[in-house]
Amino acid sequence: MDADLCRGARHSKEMHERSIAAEDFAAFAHLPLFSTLDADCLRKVTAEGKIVRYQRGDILFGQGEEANWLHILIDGQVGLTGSVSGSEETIVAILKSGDVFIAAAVLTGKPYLMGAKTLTASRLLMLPSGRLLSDLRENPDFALAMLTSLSKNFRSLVLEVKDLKLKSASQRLALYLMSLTPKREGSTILHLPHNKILIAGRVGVRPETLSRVFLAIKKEGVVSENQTVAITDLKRLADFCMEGDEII
Amino acid sequence: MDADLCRGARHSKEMHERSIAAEDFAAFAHLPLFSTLDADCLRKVTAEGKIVRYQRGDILFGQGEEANWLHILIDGQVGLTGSVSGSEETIVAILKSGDVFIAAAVLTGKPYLMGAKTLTASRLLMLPSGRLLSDLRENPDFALAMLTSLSKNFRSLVLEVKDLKLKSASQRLALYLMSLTPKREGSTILHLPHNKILIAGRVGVRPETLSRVFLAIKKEGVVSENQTVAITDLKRLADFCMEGDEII
DNA sequence: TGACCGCCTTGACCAACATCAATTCGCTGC
DNA sequence: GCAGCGAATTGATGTTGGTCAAGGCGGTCA
Repeated sequence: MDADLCRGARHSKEMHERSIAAEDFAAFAHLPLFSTLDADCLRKVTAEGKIVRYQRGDILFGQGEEANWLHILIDGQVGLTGSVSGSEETIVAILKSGDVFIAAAVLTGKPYLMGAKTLTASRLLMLPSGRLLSDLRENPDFALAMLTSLSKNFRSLVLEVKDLKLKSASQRLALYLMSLTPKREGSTILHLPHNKILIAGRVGVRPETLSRVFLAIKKEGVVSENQTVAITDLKRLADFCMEGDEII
Repeated sequence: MDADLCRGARHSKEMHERSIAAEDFAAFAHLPLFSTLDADCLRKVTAEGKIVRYQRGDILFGQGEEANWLHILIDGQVGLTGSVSGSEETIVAILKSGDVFIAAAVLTGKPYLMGAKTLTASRLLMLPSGRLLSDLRENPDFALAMLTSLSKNFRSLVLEVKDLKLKSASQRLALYLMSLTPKREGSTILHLPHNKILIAGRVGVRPETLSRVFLAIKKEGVVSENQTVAITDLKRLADFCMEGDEII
């Protein structure tokens, strides 16, 4: 389905990993998972963590592998992919700075249900699963932050299930485009952050269908050219994909 | 989509709610969420909870309402439904004894993304959201149990997203049937726990399509008559719906 | 007993999206 | 400049599952 996600060099030469230095804290202390923790707690929780840099296209881990590290994306973009029969692959989520991922696998001690690959050069903080449970037990604030993070991810996934079951491809594309801008009325011009093969995976259609869907939503005021998309009336587009009574 | 889930008497006369008595603890102390807690911790955490009994078909809450109570299903069955345009409705999950639900809404303080309705007479333990955060902070074991519970639910949802995107209706029905039995080889006879309208919603198809899909998977060794289904070769059915390399 | 009702099935048809194939465009390396 | 490659589009066609309509079947209730 997605050639770009199927390839990717494992352990590329440029991958760079090291333990945490004092100046690193500034890079992640403000992330949602850590912003409620005091400095002492933060230091304890990340004591055995490491900072890893990846190049674009590197594979972080594959579906089915053992979950040994909790991943926190500091900067860059990471795609989570699920597959069922080896070749068939789909994009479950595209992550952005601050996102925590595969917490569920680490906490349940089960293998990853998804694989992960960088979409751009990325920097990650990784915490070893071995001491995560005891850290959570000893730092209630950390446990609460994890619960909050997991809850938010859970709700995103619920929305995705509902959209997949109840919405058309055009509506899902419109939702995706709306997710790229905070604006909810007026017009806007935005730049697609990924290539269209990737976006097709995210929206849940084939690339060919995405092309046609981009044509179809012209009549909803969406003009696209290459990587640039102009939306003439955000409110109208919201009506089109939310159909009235949405809860975000 | 599902007449049975759209109706339902709110606050039926038979609904019965009361605070927790000593003899109640036996009913829920062994549930996964509580089994790791000591008696003292369990008493504190459930101090302001209540036990509620519902009849079949009662609506527990509607999508979009404020999340004031964490729900734990002690016995019975509850269906979670999502809707996007008022009429269109889909079943996101069917819950069983011991399941915790809408934890994510309670923890993030946001409105429910799904509605809930009993499928059979049910008994629930409900904990007020007001003191949940402080209870979690003061009882690390409880916080960990919540994290575990939420993680398991999260992983089920990931599987559902993957199945919806990558599998056919027949494969999803086969997966659903396999979820009704712990056996993984040989043959078995099982009794459908819900009516077919509900199962159709769960599988993600219309009732008419479910009928046809039941016909279609006869060639995979699934013979159905009314509420009874015979599977002649579970391994073969597993091959059919997993296509090789599944991770459960 | 018969009317009614909800569940379930079946048939005919239709819409949405996938698939297969061909072509264009822009980029990269030689 | 041009060969080669992948991204993106477009057309023709196929498949899946939804929609609409009709009818059977098994309950319940008067």
